[in-house]
Amino acid sequence: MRGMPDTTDADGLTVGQVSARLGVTVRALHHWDEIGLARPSLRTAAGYRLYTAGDLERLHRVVVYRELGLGLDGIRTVLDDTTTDVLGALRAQRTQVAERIDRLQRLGTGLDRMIEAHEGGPLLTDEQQAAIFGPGWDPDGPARARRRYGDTTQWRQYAERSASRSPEEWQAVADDMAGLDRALGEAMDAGVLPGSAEANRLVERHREVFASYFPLTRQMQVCLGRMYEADAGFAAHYDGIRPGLAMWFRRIIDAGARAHGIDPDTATWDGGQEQRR
Amino acid sequence: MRGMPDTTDADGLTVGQVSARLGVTVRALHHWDEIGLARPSLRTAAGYRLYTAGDLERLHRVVVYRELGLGLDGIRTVLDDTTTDVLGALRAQRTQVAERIDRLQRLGTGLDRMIEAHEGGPLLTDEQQAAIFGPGWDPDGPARARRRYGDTTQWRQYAERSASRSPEEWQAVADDMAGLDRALGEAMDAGVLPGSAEANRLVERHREVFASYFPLTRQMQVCLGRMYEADAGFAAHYDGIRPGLAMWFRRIIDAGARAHGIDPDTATWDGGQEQRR
DNA sequence: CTTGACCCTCACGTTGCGTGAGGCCGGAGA
DNA sequence: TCTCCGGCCTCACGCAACGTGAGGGTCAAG
Repeated sequence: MRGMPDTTDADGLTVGQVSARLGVTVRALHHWDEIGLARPSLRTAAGYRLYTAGDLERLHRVVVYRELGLGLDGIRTVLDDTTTDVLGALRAQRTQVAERIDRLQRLGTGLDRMIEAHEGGPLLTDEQQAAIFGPGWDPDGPARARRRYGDTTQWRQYAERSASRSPEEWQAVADDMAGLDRALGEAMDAGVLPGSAEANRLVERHREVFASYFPLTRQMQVCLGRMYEADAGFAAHYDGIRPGLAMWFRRIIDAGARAHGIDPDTATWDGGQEQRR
Repeated sequence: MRGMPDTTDADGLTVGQVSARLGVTVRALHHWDEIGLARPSLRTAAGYRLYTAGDLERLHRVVVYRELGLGLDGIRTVLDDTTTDVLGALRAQRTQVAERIDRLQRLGTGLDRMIEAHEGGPLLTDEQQAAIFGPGWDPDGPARARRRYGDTTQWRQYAERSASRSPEEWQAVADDMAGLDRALGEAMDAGVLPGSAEANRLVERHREVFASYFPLTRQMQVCLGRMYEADAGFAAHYDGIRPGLAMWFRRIIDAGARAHGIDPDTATWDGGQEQRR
């Protein structure tokens, strides 16, 4: 044991040995040396860094504080400046860590909501989905929604908005949608005619409510109107409010579009969109 | 309302206006333009950037994904590459976030432990402290410890080690300390003499156990031995194990130091330490 | 003497902008 | 008309903590 060639009793360890012992990279040791945070007190004739036991102690302390997330400058003051309030620095770091955890957790729920929305998950209850996209929803609904709307930009935008909207806020949107349905029924009762100011107001209101899901151009709205009339599920929903409402709704949408210089007969879902090169 | 000079209907917003609307800095907009992530589709004759409604949509999407913590490269692929698996990217990001939260939480408990140690908090129970530093501990103990050891490097090192040691591990150390006490008593019973191999082994054992708290040089150990004999509290503790053990312990420490070429009569707490410039 | 594992010193790359420096543009007041 | 002020432009460096070669000595072993 005495004569064994053991490195533990050498008067210095090289970077590689220190690296292995402390679990830090050689480059980090170089870096800490460069910036004067922890330099070896010895060098061989060839210029090799040699870390003494004292150097190792300091390095160890650096590692500890680094694992606690302190910046190298902070570590330097904690180690060198004996007048520093270590406790204060630690507490400051602690609150910072708590804040970062908070931020990350909010970020996580945002991600969760967005993932759920992409999956067509429970963000929208069946009733909510029915209120928005029509009533043709079975338990298989989300999958149908994806089949209907596919992997379109609009579906993505809907999902993206989920990230920052809580279920309650989505409920509010659904309520708005229900309120619009009621208003449509009442307007039809009152004999509101396509193209009238009242009808156009309702069309704009529909566009605005829908904009909570994704930006809806007037051209897109025209296409939606068509679908409300043509699709059995949607037609059933609107005609369930008032018989004939689906057709009437399509007509006031068309008239509204015309009032904005759009020919509803040539309108397409992607019409008038800029290209992205 | 028609003739009002309103910017909302302009065919483009300048960087400042976009910045105000989206809550991002002008520099960020410049940056995203530079790297081609989100560039304005228009420029004025003077070279001012003008962001159209379509540009704003894209910018908004960028902001959303950025808030979710995606890198700009990731955002670019999500926005541009329609074949990208957005869900996959989101889920990957989610697990990453979860991991980061984990890391931060471990880091937080490390900080907590270290802060508690600095405060002399409940890391060590009164019994544990007594076992280590001697029995002179009242409820006021921690404060006394700080008065005794002050704001020394050693106390800091003890605190630093707390960061990575759980209470259970500290208990193990305390157990080792208690075991050492027993061994000392038995050795004294057996008539072990200072300077004997058995005595030196015990001295080394004491140094190693103590090294769990902070690095203990042999010189420091000599000083500790003195204190064990001189301090009423410590003396009472060791003499409580066996009458005369405090003095005997001091003697075997001195002899052990001498065996390593140290003169116990001239040993100081800071002796033989390298200087930090 | 050569080999292969280490070591050295530059020196640029990374991420997402912050922060000036130096200068042009555009609307309002003297 | 001149001037002023706020906003816009383009460089271009800085940052935090190293990662990652490039190009070249050193050291113990075969």
